[in-house]
Amino acid sequence: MTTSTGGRPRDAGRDVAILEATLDLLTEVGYDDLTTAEVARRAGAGKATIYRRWPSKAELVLAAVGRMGGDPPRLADLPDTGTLRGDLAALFRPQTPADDERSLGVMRGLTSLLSQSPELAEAASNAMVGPFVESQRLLMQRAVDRGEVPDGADVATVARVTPAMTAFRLAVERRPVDVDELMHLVDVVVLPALRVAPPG
Amino acid sequence: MTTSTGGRPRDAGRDVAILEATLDLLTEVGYDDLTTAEVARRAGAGKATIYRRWPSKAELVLAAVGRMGGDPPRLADLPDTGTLRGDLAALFRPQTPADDERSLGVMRGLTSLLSQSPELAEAASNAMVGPFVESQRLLMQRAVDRGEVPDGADVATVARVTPAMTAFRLAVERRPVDVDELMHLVDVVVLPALRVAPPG
DNA sequence: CAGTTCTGGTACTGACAAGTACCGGAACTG
DNA sequence: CAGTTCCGGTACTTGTCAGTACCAGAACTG
Repeated sequence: MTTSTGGRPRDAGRDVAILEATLDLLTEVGYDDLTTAEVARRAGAGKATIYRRWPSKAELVLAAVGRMGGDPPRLADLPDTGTLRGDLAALFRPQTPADDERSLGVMRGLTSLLSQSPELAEAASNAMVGPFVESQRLLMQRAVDRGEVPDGADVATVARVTPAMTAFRLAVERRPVDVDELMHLVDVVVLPALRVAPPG
Repeated sequence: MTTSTGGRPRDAGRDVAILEATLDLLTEVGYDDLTTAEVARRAGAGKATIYRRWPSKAELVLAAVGRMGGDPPRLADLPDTGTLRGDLAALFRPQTPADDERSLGVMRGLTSLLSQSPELAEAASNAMVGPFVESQRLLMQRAVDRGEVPDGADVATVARVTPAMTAFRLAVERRPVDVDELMHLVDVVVLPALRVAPPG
């Protein structure tokens, strides 16, 4: 329990560089082909520096993925266009192309990670899909509160539809998903399920 | 082009034994941890016998998975209860527990296969998810034809919802899916999307 | 019979990568 | 100063496993 006192202090900045390099590499080659040697090279670090912080490759990737999720979404930060359809359209529009590219690549890379253990799969799923579901849940609940969506709608279930189908597309079929397809899904499945009149 | 004539003929029965063993092992340990040595041991075969038929582990697993799909579903073979909801309920009820266990296990095992190449991913997806989607599409189209579902419904899109969410649950979240949950999804999402009045 | 290709089984090669062990040097404590 | 723990970098150990090479025997052709 005695935190050793002497010696050179650990540079927290190296953690960031290593995790960033891990995430980049994960998007490019996937978990299986990610090597700690390459992570070290890109981070400008030694392998010892990595293994001093994380006991295994799995823990390293887990930490890197965990960083992605960030804070849970808050309603105040979400789009507010006046209609649920508009809110969802705004939600699907990627903030920056880089963000979009990264989450797509990470999802692809995670496919191989999923096979390692349920524990890793859960963490990955939570980090990637969880915030997306929660954002939709908040938007839908607000639509219920303002009367756009009839009360009693099963928001929790419907909020899972597009994230699940997106994850399926990326992880299983391995095809990209574009915003038009997502909006088609919203018009054909999500809004009818919530008993919202279709547009046009 | 000259098919050599002499020599001991190849025993087609070994193909079956090897592919069965491959499928079994795939459900148990997944693609990454599947070794050709263990496949050979379970099939009571030599590794040479495997590699004489399939040039690589990937091709072997691909052949094993391809066997699963079988013939495309035909409307005459699908349940016909009089209502779309009843048909879907009958579709979800597994024919035999063994079938159910196997497809669940294979989906789990395939998670790691998906990361290998888009080609393998596509084959796996087609074999596993394709028939499920097609069955639902046929049932929904029949419901349209008999007037239970309004014309103009986007059957092709809605038919993908539960297969995608099932695959997502199995492959990404790695949790089992039970029939009650699927029927809840039918009542809350699928039927409303098709403009069918909810039961009760 | 001889010649060929199959069979299960074992042993081997070759490549790859996780994790460990050091190195010389840097940054801290006391 | 001495002592400790960090740093990047390199070399090494260790284990795994796909794929190959053989073997001795079996099943065929002619």
